[in-house]
Amino acid sequence: MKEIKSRSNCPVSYTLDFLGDKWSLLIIRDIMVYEKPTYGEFLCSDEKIATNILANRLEMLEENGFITKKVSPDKKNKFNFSLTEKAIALVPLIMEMAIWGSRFNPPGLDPELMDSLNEDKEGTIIALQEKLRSALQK
Amino acid sequence: MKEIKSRSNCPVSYTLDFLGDKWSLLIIRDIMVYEKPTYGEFLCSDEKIATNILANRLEMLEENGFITKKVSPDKKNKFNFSLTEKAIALVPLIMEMAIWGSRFNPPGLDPELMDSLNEDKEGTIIALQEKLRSALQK
DNA sequence: ATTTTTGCTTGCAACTTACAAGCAAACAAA
DNA sequence: TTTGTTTGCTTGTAAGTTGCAAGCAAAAAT
Repeated sequence: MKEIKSRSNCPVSYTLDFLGDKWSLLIIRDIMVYEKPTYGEFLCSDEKIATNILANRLEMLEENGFITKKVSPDKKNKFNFSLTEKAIALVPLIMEMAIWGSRFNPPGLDPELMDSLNEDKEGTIIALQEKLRSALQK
Repeated sequence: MKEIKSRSNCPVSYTLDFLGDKWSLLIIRDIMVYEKPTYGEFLCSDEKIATNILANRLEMLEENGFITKKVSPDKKNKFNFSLTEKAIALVPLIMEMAIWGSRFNPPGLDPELMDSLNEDKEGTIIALQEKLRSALQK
C-alpha cells in the first residue's frame, strides 16, 4: 500500500489525508454503529462498495492503525475487524456527520441513535465509546 | 456539473456523498477558520490544490448550496465566497476533525483555536457560528 | 468427494486528478 | 492610452483511481 503523505500541518487536512474519501469512514461506521465487522458484511452494506476497493481500504486502515484483524473464533476463513483507540476517537466526528446528514437529508437512518444524540450528545458519544472499548477486551 | 447521487439513506453516507473527498472541506475550512474567501487565497493554501480541481469544487459547493459567490466590493474581477447556513452547520464536524487531527498529529495548527476547543468546545463552536452568521448580514 | 462460504486478486474500461500552459476581463501604472 | 498585472478561470495530457466482472484458493459444510 502506498504511504499517505501529509499535505500540510493543518489538523483538518491531516484528518482528510487519511479519511477524505467516500469509503473509509463507511467501513469504520459499519463496525462502530452497525456492529458489522466482517468483509462480507462490509460488501453488502447499502452503499455497495466494490470488492477491490474494500480490500484496498481495509489494508490502508489496518496499516495506519485504525483497525485490527483477527481470525473469527468459529471459522478460520473468516475475520473480525475491530476498532483501535485511534478509530474509537472518531466517534464524535462520525456522530457529527450523522447529525449534519440527518438535518439536511431527514429523517436519516437509525432514529433511535438520532434521538439519543439529540437528547444527550455528549452522553451518547461516551456510552458508544465505552461500549466499543469493552468489546476490545474480549 | 454532474449531479451527486446518494448511495444510501444513511446520514453518514449522505455527508460523504457531498464532502467525502480531499478538497471540499478544505475550501470550507479556509472560509470558516482562516477567513480566506477568494479563489487566489484557496489556491495558495498550504495543501496546494490544482486550479482546475478548485474551480470544479467551487462549482459543486455553490450548486449544492454550501457557498455563495459575490463580486468583491472593491474589484469587479474578484469574488468573495461566503458560507450558507448549510455550511455553517458543518462547524461542529470540522472542529471534530481538528480535534482528532491534533490528537494524532500534534500539535496541529492554530494553538489558540485548539486551546479554546479544549477549554469549552460547545462555546467555541457556537461563537464561531455566530461570527460566521453575522458576517452574512454584511 | 463435492459444493459452498469467505476473503480476496486480476484485468480492463471509464473516470478523476495533477501539472502545465493558455486565456480573457478588469484594473493599475506609465 | 497603451502596456503590463491581477484575478479567475479553461484546456490538454499523462498518470492514477474507481467500478465492474471474472477468477481463485483456503476452509467449512454437505
